[in-house]
Amino acid sequence: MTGDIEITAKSLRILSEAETPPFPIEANSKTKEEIRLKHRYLDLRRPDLQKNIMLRSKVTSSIRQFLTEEGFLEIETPILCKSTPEGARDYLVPSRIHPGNFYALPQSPQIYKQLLMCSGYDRYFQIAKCFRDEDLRADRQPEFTQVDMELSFVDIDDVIDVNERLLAKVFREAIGVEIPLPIQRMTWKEAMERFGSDKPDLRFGMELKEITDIVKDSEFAVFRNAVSEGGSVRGINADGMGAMPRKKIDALVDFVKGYGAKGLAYLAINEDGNYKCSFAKFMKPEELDRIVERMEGKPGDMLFFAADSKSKLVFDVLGALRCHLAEEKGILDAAEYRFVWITEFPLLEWNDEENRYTAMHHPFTMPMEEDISLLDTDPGAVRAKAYDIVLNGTELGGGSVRIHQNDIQKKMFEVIGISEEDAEDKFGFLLNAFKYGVPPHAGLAYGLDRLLMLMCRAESIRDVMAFPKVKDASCLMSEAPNVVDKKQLEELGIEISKQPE
RNA sequence: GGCCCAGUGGCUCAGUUGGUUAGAGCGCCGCCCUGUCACGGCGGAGGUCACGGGUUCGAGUCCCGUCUGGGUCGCCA
Repeated sequence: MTGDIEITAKSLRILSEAETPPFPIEANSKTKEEIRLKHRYLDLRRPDLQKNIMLRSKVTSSIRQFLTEEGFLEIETPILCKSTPEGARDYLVPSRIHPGNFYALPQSPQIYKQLLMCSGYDRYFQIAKCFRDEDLRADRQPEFTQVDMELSFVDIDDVIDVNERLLAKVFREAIGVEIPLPIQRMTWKEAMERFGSDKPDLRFGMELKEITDIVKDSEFAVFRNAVSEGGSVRGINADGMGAMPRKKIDALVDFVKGYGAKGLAYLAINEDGNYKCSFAKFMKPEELDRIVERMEGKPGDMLFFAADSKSKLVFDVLGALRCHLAEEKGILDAAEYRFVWITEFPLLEWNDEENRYTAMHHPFTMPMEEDISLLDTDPGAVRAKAYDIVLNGTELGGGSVRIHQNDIQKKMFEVIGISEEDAEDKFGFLLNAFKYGVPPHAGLAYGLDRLLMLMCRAESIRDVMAFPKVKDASCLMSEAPNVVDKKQLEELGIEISKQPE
């Protein structure tokens, strides 16, 4: 209500004349985002964006306060860095003084913070701008902010402890949400097998169940072959969705095909207990009964199954389907905050394209002690001292204990096919630093923007940043990137072969 | 790079099976009212229907291409 205070003006002075804005400045705007982004300075006047931007400031000051009190030093690291491949595509900056040479903008301050550990700053943090030249998403921008930290003389539990207290403080102070501590932990293996994802949303069930053993000898070639080729067959129970119309099922088949599935088998349990099943004619009745029993199916339920020679694909498909169905059912409560630590990630993953193992996290991640011997015999089975903090199906942050022993680091490079020469060329300054003594260290980095998305219940990362970019990584307001003067290019010794329109 | 959705006055939308001069609400401009506060009354301006082709006697509506914005798969150590 307005009019609480009435003012009798003696004089009126206009400080700045204003034109009528091109769209209404109000909460819950219905104006197209394209127009709002073109006039972002006006969009930022809207109450909902102001609330988000203010919360962002509150969160960062709360983080700064906590970490400072815990003895962390805030230290800035360079924006003009050396390009180190292995990872996302770099944004490059040409050097004027060294024609033909380039700086890279940091994808993260990873190497610098490890160097700081070598230098004895045993607790570091930074609210760091990071850059990755990859395609955008609703939760991905080419430049984004990490809350980055690193600690010396610690192991996994120490990192988790300080971060749980940090999260609890930030959520309490910023949005009044109490996080019960300690936060649940789950191994990567368990997360994949139960939820088909390394960032499981624990706000609902619909867990994956394996039926490989039941169907491995069945007449249904799709299932049988997937198993014989080393894969698996798994399913989820979309409880209460047994009456789903054919059209809807077809839409789900299209959905899973987007994740590389060749198809989606289903078994609906009618209210009378009979089955309506896409693969019934290939199965013995008792096999179907066993499947339904394994899936804990009851009348009115709908069971979906995915099979593939690669279990990874089965997990991806069902993990995505599970979240998709939960969204359609409308059972997700944005006001519920379910945290979980995912631990014991695989150290390596096989890269088909490059025909070699690559580091799942980064090449400085410490293997678990009991798995180190497997590096020679079964590298894919080695677990890492890596951990992610996951909230409602979103990866908020991740980190690891780093390798600080020369022999293990050497072995790591060897396994991922980086020669001693390559390692020296790419990471020489880090390896050299380690020669002069390096404490055991570990760290973690949050995606601040994603954290804020969840706290603000925003659907897009653009809603928690002041000046975001659009899908093709351009800025509708400033029109960056743009063509530069010929003179600027000449100074850099750069010739453009592809002329813009 | 692939797939999906959208594009009609400043903003949000409607526009029937293709059929006269493309409508509404809000906003804007002018006049009136002046204890109003989502004010009210009267009048008015404002649209190459994103762009380019095609089909047709006739296209906002159907087809093809392009552009723009969004979502997503690939990609994101």
